[in-house]
Amino acid sequence: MGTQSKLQQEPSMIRVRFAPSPTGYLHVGGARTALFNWLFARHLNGAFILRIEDTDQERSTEESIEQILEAMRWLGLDWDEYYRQTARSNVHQQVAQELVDRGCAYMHEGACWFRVPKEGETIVHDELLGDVSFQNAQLKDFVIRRSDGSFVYNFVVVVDDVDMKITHVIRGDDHLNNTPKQILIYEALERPLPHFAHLPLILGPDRTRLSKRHGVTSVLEYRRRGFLSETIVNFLARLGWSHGDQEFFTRDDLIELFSLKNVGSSAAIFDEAKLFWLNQRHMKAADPEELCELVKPFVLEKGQVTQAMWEKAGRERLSHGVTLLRHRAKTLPDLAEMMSLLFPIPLKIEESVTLSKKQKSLIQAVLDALARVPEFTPEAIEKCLSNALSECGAKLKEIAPAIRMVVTGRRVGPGLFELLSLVGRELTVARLRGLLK
RNA sequence: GGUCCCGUCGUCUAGUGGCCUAGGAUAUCGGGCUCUCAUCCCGGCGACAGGGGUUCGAAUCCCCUCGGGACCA
Repeated sequence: MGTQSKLQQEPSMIRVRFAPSPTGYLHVGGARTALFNWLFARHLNGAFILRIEDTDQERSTEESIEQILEAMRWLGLDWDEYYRQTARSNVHQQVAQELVDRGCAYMHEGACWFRVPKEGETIVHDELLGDVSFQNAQLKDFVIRRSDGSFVYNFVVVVDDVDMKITHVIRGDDHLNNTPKQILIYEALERPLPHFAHLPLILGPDRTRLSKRHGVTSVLEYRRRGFLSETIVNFLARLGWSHGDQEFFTRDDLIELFSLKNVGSSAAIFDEAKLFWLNQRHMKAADPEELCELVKPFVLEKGQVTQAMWEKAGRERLSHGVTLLRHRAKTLPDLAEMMSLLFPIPLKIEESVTLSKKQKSLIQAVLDALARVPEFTPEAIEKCLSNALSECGAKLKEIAPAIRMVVTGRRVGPGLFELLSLVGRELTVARLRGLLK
């Protein structure tokens, strides 16, 4: 990943690129473009190239570059080659000069202009949209290098794509109108055209282009909020792409199944409701030990549970915990919150418990019974508790909510017996005793 | 304003002329299960933007209108 090496390519090899400008964080729209390129390359055993388009020195920052790379890594979108556009300005200069020398471009008031034919039409053969034609007369000559020496996007993108032997240009359809200009440059350079595929945009809930106005759209922000990276990948893939009725995909599923043929042509709105559901699906599908690792920082972040407590809890108990609790969590912070019941810390009690006289005696009976349970398993606890309660002539529902509240701090949760088993004898007893004081 | 793209339930989508009185998912509502909530299972609500064609037959093809978006000015 990230090497500058330029391997000799077989002519037939697929080469695609993702070319973000580092003027801000990677948002979900850009991430989806990156994802589709990556899936296309991986599906066909091609090369995925990351090219940072940092020619706009004013607005580009190193911090943005690092954030973009971090987001890509988190999503698992590994790249085969890495370039920075600013490192290539001598190439741009050379090609611009070549165009002037050959009469395809000319100088005017210090700027370099590209000559557009006055007649005819330029057709974009788009893999998704079909043929889209533009009248050349409409296009008019355009600047490729400004008088201050900086180059224009439509020019450098072609020079770079040619140079990097890009075979398929897959990008947002906000670039569709630029494409005929770019095609004219390819033709002036006498280079073969790549295939083009323009993806429909992702829109915000107000149906306009995704931007900072729409609040949180940064990929890393979804990480911070406790979504799994597989969830984001799955969700972004399903925005515009489909495979029959299937909703759940792993990365490997997507690599295997992805095809441009199944990409739609209408814009999608980014709506989070389904994202929560999907995240739970992925948490439920995750390996428990891996899920523990993912939830750990969110647990420790709260400050009450220490690294030492976490380690002392033990791998098995933690895995058991996430397995039991993930049915009630949509995100990692949700899960982290519930996991706190496993640790010897004061619980945040959702609503205070007041016991009647009878309930107090029931708690005492329960305590006595729990002390006698041979193995602290759900089955044994259930048996023992029902015996104890029936001796007192009481029903489980008379006391269960109080026990649940004091042992876990919450009104709701997993089955009581599994819960007590998970919390363990020591903590359960200690917390119940607190109720009798 | 010019050019271009798009238009199926609120949202994501299946659908490529007959299998569509339009399927799935999510959201929402109701029921079941349970000590509770969730998961899970069952069920309800809910869409082919509108109008003209073409065709024996159109969500699917063509035209117009409307709506949305993008790019360039």
